[in-house]
Amino acid sequence: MPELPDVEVFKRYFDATALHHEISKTEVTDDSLLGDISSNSLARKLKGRKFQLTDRYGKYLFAKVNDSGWLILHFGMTGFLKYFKNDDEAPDHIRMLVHFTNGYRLAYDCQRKLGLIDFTKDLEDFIKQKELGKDPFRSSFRLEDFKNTIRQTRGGIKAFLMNQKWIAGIGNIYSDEILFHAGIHPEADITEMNDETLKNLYSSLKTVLKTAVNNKVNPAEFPQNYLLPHREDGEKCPKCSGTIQKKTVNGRSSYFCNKHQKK
DNA sequence: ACATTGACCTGAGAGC
DNA sequence: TGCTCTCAGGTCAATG
Repeated sequence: MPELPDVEVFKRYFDATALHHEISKTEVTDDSLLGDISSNSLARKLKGRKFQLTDRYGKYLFAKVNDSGWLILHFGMTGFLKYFKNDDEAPDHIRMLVHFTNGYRLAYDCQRKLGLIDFTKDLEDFIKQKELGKDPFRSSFRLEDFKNTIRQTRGGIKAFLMNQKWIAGIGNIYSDEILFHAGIHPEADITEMNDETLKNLYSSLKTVLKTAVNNKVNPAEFPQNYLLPHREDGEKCPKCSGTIQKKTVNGRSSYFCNKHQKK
């Protein structure tokens, strides 16, 4: 689930719930998710402090702890946040639990343990170290840069969109959605794309991600002509008279319309 | 430089 | 109801 739009929604959830409360205790219930910090050390950095604000870059969420640094969360394939008070509201696979003095807790749930819990003094350093490309929601993500970056590479367009070192935040679901709206086949060769195609792709990319966030990443609320609610082999294309097909592209299950998405 | 495969983990959901 | 099997939206390393 957690691609850029999902993490953006998590960020807003975090902002609406877990900011500005004093932290009383932090439990990491699975050390295997920790990056370059021990659970004890992390707990010490949070105790008695507050989350002041959050930031997001690609699929990473950051929460600033006053006089301490940034808590880093990556959600892998199954991660999410839950702010709750009563035990019966606790999610099933909690890997980290932050307790607040107000009686509430913030759970980081990650069933498949493919996420990351980490801590850094400097966000920019972390982003550099992870070699993340531009985030599509930042103003620095411009058409000219997008074209320049794509001209530096070869291969299939879906692989390009999903590679975090080129663009940060796009995963399997939203690469399919973006290509669906741009009318481009996921196996299309980058080097064959002209300026107009790239401009169109850039525009679809931004629109799709924004639309997903605006609709709280809930497919049921997506516009009628979106792929996500029809993401099944053999479904009718919501844009044209074509049929949705499933095929493994770039090692991932990909869905596309066999009619209006061209190689 | 790029594509492909498998590994990392676990359990929801499908199919029988 | 219960069992087995397949599959999953991410990332990384090894191999071709």
